[in-house]
Amino acid sequence: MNKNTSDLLPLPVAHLHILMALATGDKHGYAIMQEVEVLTEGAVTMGPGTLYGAIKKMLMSGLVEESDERPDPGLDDERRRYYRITGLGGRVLEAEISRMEQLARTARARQVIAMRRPGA
Amino acid sequence: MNKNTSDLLPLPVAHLHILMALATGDKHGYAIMQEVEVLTEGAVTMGPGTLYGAIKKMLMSGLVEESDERPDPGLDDERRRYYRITGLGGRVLEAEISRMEQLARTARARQVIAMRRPGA
DNA sequence: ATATGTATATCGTAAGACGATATACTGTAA
DNA sequence: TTACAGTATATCGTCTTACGATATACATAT
Repeated sequence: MNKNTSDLLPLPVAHLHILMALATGDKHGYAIMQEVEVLTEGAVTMGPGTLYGAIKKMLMSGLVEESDERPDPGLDDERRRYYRITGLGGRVLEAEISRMEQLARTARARQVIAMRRPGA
Repeated sequence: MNKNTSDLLPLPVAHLHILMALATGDKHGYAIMQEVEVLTEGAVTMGPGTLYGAIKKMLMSGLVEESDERPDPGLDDERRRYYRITGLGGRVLEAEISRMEQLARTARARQVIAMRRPGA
């Protein structure tokens, strides 16, 4: 009853952004929101409505799990809930990136042909 | 009141697939469905429910337009309705591809770092 | 004749996106 | 010390998107 990676593809954009934010290390919700803004260079601003709904589903589908470890116990906020990317999450992220790259390659090839179309 | 390209991003996957199918030339709905299956190598099967709903919205947002030209008047089916990618549609397609490529690059960089994480 | 394929279209449901809103703690500076 | 900005999690309602099911009807081949 192991989950199939391709069952979860294509990944909702919010899920992809969250997995990317967690790929460099465990983070709590608020930090994920900020990280998404940074890694999309301000193009995507993820609000709490999107984030916490997405996390709830990602916990259920096993893409992320809650972590008990507190990265820095000295300066910490007890309200924080930390999340970690799972093995499945990593494989799904990898598969989703591949899917996008493949799509981009195909689209690029078609764009070139379209540009050469007479009268366009 | 000209439409801004980035207003329509990120593009719904169905819209992207349709724009890609039309990039190589005008097509009618049924042909688009078949083309999507081909260009995703069978990974995506777009049913009529997805297609015609998407086309309706894409006509409204100006990504595609209906074409009166019948590519091959000899062997033709009168029921067919042909669609053509617009200038805006082309620019949005280009922008969406760039967005995916950028995202894939960022994600690849993060994946490498994640793989190097000790104990992972 | 009848079955398969072509072709367009709508309906209803489920899932996803997201702003608005709520609550409450932390840190800082007037 | 109080008031404000920032941090942090969470839910609600609504809109959009995704998509299977279903319907209709013409074309083609057996």
